[in-house]
Amino acid sequence: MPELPDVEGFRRFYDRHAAGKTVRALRGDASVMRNVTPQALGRALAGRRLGRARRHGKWLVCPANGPSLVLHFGMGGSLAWNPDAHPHDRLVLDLRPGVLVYRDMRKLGGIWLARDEAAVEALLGRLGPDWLDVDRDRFDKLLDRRRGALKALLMNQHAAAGLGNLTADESLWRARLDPRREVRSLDADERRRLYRAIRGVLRDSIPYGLVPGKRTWLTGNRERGLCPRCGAGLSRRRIGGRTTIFCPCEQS
DNA sequence: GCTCATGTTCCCCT
DNA sequence: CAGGGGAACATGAG
Repeated sequence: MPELPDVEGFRRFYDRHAAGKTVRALRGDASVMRNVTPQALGRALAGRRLGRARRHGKWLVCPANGPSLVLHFGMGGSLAWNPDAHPHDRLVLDLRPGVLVYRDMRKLGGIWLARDEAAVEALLGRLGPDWLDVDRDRFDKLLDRRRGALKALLMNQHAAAGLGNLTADESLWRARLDPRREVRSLDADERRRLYRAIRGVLRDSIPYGLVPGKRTWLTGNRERGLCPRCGAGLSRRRIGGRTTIFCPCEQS
């Protein structure tokens, strides 16, 4: 699941349950640790008090009074509080009273340890601005410098961070723009529509802490394959290595 | 057995 | 250097 709205949900979940608590011990799966062993992570975090998390794009940074735990959720990662043990538990933080668990079945996500703020910057520094921080002026500058297909730009985390396959498709559908359109070919009205659509999709998703997949949304109709607005059969194409859904009638 | 899955990175082309 | 295409990573579900 994890795109910007999902990770925003994880951030709130983390702050509700873990922030302010002290790490007593931890147990981790070495195969999802990207720059640290479970033992070294334990040594770095044990006894430290967790602060509030912050999100940049699809990344969650969890400061621990010096070092930070950095989480990425891949395609299916999630957080849980005091759950029953599960085979896909990759990190179990004992925060007595309570246990925070990071789960990731496919192991496409990962866990990093950043020794200090400079190390966080080194990890996330190449990402573009978080989409929530992209104002209209920045959006125009983003488009001015890019070529290629619209969908690819929205998915490119180095351009701006946080949109994924679902939120990109939903935004293009709201804006009634063909995902294959050249970025440079947009006129002023199309740019305005796209910007408003992206903001709207994020604004409407964030309260849920996920992309809600309502029936009035494109992404709530992937299975049925019909456009929620006009009823036409949806098209399915491979763009930028991902399946892209769009309405052939309205998005052209 | 097959295809597909809300992500990122790396490699090879153009 | 920018962008596109594909493979790889790992583990399912249908």
